[in-house]
This record gives sequence, C-alpha cells and structure tokens, in this order.
Amino acid sequence: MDRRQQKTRAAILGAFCALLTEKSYHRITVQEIIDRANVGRATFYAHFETKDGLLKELCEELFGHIVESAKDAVHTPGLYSNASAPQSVFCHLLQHLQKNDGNILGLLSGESSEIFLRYFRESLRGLVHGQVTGKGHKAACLPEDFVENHVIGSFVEMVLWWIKGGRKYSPEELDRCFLAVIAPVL
Amino acid sequence: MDRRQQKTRAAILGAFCALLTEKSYHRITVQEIIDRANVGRATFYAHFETKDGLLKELCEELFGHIVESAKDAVHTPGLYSNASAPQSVFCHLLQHLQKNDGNILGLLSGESSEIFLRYFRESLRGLVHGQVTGKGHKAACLPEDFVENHVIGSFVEMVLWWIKGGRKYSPEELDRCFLAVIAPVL
DNA sequence: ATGGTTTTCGTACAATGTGTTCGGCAACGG
DNA sequence: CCGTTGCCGAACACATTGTACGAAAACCAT
Repeated sequence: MDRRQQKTRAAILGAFCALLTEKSYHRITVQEIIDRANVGRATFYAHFETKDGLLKELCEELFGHIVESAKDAVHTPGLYSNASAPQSVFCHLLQHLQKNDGNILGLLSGESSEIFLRYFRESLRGLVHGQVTGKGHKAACLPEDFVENHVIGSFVEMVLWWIKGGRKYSPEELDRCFLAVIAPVL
Repeated sequence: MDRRQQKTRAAILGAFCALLTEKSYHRITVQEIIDRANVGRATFYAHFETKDGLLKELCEELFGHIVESAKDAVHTPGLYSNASAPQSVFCHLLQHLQKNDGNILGLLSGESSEIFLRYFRESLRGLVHGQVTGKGHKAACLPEDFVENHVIGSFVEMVLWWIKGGRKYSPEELDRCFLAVIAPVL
C-alpha cells in the first residue's frame, strides 16, 4: 500500500482513539478527527465511508486481533481444561488486555464503552460458542444458550468492573474470581 | 398542572417511545418526534431542554417507577429470603417487566437497548446495594463490590437475553435459572 | 533522475438538523 | 368572563455532514 495511505490511515485511527478516551463517540465530529489527524476533509472520506464506518473498522481491527491471539495461544479443546494446559482462554485474554494492546483499555474505560462492549461480546461469542455444551452435568436443566450468554456476560461485566476500578487486580486473581463465580455452569 | 401541558408532555413521551421501538435513538430527529406527537417545535423545547433531556426524563420516570414498585412489594431484608416472604426482589421485577409496564420491554428490545440498560443497571444498584454483604460464607475471599457487580450484571444480561429471545420463559422459570447460576455468591 | 500515477489539500457547496425568537391565537382556571 | 398561560408556525443563525474539483505534492517504477 502507498506509504501516504498508511500514514493517513494511522493518523486518523490514532486521532479517533485519542478522542474516544476523552469524550463520547457521539460528541466527536469528523472535523475534530481530521483536525487532530492533520488531514483534509476529502481525505477522510476517501478512506472511510463515514464516522460509523471508521468505528467499525477500528473495532474489527482491535477485537479481531485480540481473539486471534487468544485462539492461537490456547490450543485446548475446553474453556477450562484442568489437564496440563497452561491456562484458560479467559486468563489469556485478561493478560492480553493487561498489556493494553491497541488501546482497548482506553476505549473500554471511556464514555462510549457500550459501543465497544458490543464488539467485545461478539468476538467472545465466536471464541466461546459451543464450548459450554456437554458440561450438562453441572448446568442441569438450564437452556444452553442461556448458559453461554451468562458466561460471556459475566466475563464482560467483570472486565468492565476491573477497568473502571483502576485495574487493582492481576489477570490471575481476576481469573480466580471469575472461576469462582462461574463455577456452577462450567 | 395545566391540562395542555399534560397532553403535550404525554404526546411527546409517547411518540418518543414509539420511535425508539422502531429505530436507533441517534437516528431519531426532533423533527420526527414533534411530527408524530403533533406538536410545534418551540413547544418541544419548552418542555424538554434537548433530546438527551427527554431521554433522561423518560428513563427516570420508567425505571424509577419499576424499582419503587419492587421496593414496596418486597419488604424482606434480604435478596432471597427463604422465610415466609412471598418472593425474591428479582422475581417481582421480572413479573413487573412481564406486564410490560410503561413500554420498558419495547425499549430494551430496540436498537438502543444499551442506553436503557445503563439506567436499568443504576436502578438495580440502588435496590441491591448493601444486600450482598454479610453473605460472605459463600462468596469467600471475593471483593464485595465485585459480587454486587456480578449479581446486577448477571440479572441484566439475563433479562436482555430473555427479551431478545422472545420471552419464551415465565418470570418464575427465569428466576429459577438466575438463582441456579448465581448460587455461589448468594 | 524523470515521468506518469496516485494521494492529498483547500475550498466551496448543498443538505440536514439544532435550538431560539417572536407575534398572534386558543385554551385554561378562578 | 377576563387575565394568564401554553401552543402554533414561521423564520432565523448556527453547526455538521458528505460531496466536488482543480492544483500541488508525494509516490513508485523505470
């Protein structure tokens, strides 16, 4: 790709991220983005269809990256394999977040966290889907999709609580809390 | 209050609710609201500071009403009192939602559910706060606010799952699921 | 280096939405 | 019944969006 395009794209995405940590998504104008990115108006629209399109691309890049990394690192078939496997998927995700890869923490702690939580949730769904089945001995009589929803929801809620509280716990402690609280279904 | 004011206010709130079940909050314009409410532009701004103000008032009315009703109906000190108390707070809330009081279900199933979930969550926080403490024998070693957050989060997630799935369960069944899944901390 | 291609810039533009103002008219309540 | 209050409708300034176009700059390959 043309070096100019790379620079422009990076500048826009960076400016957008920075603004998102400062104010709500809906209060951010295209003008502010291109001002901070030091880019012309027409240039912005040459790269992104609209502000919503920019958001979508940002999210796909960010969350796509994090789940791929999680998928690669954990080759175990189950969510919490008590075999010789190194860690749970969740613990790995938490460690990845801890490194603040790609500014995800900034976005999740900003005013527009709901927007990113939706993407986060969907990414997790792809990662977790089908893994909660067959554990029926514990989650007896509970609808399968309810359990899946509950696991994902609890994890997301916990991450948000963790971030908004200043990240006072290590990924390992957090993972322990999650395991304790999710025990009846996993 | 002047009869005219009552009518106008009701017309605006009603039109707003109806629109919210059809499209996302951010795509709704003031023009659409006043068209459907059959009200002049100046009149709208005489009643509400802005579109966001309208949203806020709507939410306070809706969720304030529902938690008050829950507070009144359940006089027990605990969340799940196994004494002679009729029901848990959660079961009562679910029954209240089932009746679709004030169109809350419509708003929570619409595109802008996140907005209303924030209010829902805050209302629950006021209802649940401090009730999870002292149950430490089960939730050993878990931070107190983490447990509270988890309880509220799980409930909200469940309600959303319930609604978006077409409400295929009765409040009592749902309450049973919730109790099963939240057991380790309550 | 040179030359053709691609990207960016600056500015201008129409279109849409916001929030305010005002005088005239209609409805209200005592 | 009359003074008060709320509503209407039209107009207004303002902000934001998304598009268009020619000139200038940066790029890549030869």
